[in-house]
Amino acid sequence: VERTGRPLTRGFYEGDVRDIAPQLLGKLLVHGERAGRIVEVEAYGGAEDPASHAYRGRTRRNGAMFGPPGYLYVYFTYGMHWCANVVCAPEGNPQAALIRALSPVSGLPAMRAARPAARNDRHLTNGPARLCQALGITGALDGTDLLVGEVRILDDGAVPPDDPEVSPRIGVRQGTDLLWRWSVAGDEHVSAPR
DNA sequence: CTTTGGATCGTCT
DNA sequence: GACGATCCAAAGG
Repeated sequence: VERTGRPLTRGFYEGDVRDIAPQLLGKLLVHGERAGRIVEVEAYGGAEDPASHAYRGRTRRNGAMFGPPGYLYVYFTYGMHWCANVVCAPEGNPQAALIRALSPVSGLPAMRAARPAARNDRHLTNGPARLCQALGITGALDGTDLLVGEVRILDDGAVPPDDPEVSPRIGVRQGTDLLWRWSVAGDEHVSAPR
């Protein structure tokens, strides 16, 4: 299976997460032979965002958010789930884009093996914790470089949608007025709110 | 199909 | 000691 594409430049990640997040739609998230196309993302960060893990300052967990852009921020939640973010903005400015859903591209057998609970392939990567389980992304990869690390984001020339669906973020209790979620309209792999 | 409760533990107060 | 940037199975319509 083909996994062509080049890593995005460091500069791509240096801007504001609200500009970068929708540009991540269509890019490939790759871990070994497993890869998926990003179809849903959310933006977190900034002093104005009470939903961000960085809202109350730097802690042991959110350290990667305060680091340089283009790195992974992987966090553990609900006692059992991992979720993956792309660190954005210059170092010291804690911003990150949560990858919420992928359209599987390669390594499907490995994904199915990693997610026995998935009833079908549509349930393989349609959620932030599900896609991490499918691709084998855990806290061991927190803080790794997306340009040269084990997990990468590649640009294979796919163009982000001109008119992504825009909506409030899922699962947050604060900042529900902010429309910081972007998804590929009509894609069956986009996650569904509770 | 939708709704609901439970799992489970690292992190921060 | 409380609470998650969630997911799953079971139960009900």
